[in-house]
Amino acid sequence: MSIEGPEIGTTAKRRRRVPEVARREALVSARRLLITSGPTAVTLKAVGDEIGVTHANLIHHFGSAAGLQSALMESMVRDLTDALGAAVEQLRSNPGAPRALVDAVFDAFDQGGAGRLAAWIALSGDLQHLEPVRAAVRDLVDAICETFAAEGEQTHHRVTSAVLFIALYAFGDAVIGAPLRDMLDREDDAGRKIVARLLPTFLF
Amino acid sequence: MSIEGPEIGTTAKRRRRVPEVARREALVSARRLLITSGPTAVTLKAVGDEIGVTHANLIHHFGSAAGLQSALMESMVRDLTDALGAAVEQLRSNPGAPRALVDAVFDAFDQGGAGRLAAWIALSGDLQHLEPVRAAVRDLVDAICETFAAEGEQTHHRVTSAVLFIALYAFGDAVIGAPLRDMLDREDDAGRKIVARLLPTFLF
DNA sequence: GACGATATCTACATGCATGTAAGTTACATT
DNA sequence: AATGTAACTTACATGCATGTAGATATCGTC
Repeated sequence: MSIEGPEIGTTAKRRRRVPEVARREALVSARRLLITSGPTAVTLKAVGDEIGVTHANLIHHFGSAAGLQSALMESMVRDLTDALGAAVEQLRSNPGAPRALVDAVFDAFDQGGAGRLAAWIALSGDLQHLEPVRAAVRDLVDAICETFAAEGEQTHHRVTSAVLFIALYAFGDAVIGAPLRDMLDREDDAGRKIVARLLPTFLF
Repeated sequence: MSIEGPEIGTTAKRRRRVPEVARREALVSARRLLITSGPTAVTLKAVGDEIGVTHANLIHHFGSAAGLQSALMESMVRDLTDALGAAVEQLRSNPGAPRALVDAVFDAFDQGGAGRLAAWIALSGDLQHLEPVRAAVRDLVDAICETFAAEGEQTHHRVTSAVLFIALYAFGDAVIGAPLRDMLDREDDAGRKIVARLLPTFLF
């Protein structure tokens, strides 16, 4: 079984994509590789093989291997900030549902791959790629502050504690949650339950 | 300024180490490289340069590059389990001091590099290296259960929740705590304070 | 249908991490 | 002091990831 084109030995017909499509396909593949096989698996050759282009073509589109990595980080960070924004909206429309907020953040870190991405960024030291997250985090803090507008100073402190709490926990759960829960014989959503139960202690 | 031997151009005198010393020096250097510069910085050449031997010599001692990595993981996992064991002892001798327990676990993940190590292991998929941690975690659970021996079934559930809570949080804090706290304008030990405050809600 | 822009490929070059083989030297033992 | 073990080095080989240059094919446009 061959993953190549229609025939082997004959010159397979080229598929010509507009640059945006080529970049998008490459980033989807790169993200899949990052999530399933780790950072070292995200090579020009591996990504190229997955989408049926050569590594030279990826350099043409992204400038360099580092360019592809940066684009991947940007793309995943954008998804994370979008997810946080959605969580904010969800909170505004339906406050007092901690589990929904928790699920939104946990899913972003877990399914979206943001957890593995953040770990990769932190380990490799490319912290500048996290900068766009700063604004998203501040928006999240502001939104929660508005929703639970009680006393001024104390509220901000409590809310930043809550955000720090849920973000760190969701990150940890996404990266090493599975093996840890296995060691403790705990169910898959044990972490989410704990966070959902404790979150109100920050906000009320 | 040269990091080489006494002179350049002349054959520097060789330093011959017993294998245990050579391995220990290499692992110390490898750990430093892992913590400061990330997993990709841990190469045979980089470690060799730091301790003044050739990369071939490291292969002689560890068998292969993968052997060095495994030994590094083993060494760091042992330190982590030791730290957890010490935390257990501390808890037995002085129960009711959550901040001390929290500090012990957080320091293990942060200063000891266990956080970055665990992230590396999780990202690269070498989960079998975490197996020795399983026993340490179970010991920790048992120790806490004995200390807070109330009703049977409920206690075990609460304690595993507490361990999951503190471990995931300490891990997250060690890996991405610094940039997150910076985004939120929070103090360095904000995470520890939060965990120390919430931990009693699991145990009492 | 011819043409131009460029997406894509082939072929080659380079650097690095790893691994191997064989020689060299330090140190303990005698 | 002679000797053997093995820690250590040098020299070479290999594979992979990245990068470059030039040729080729595809598609929109005229």
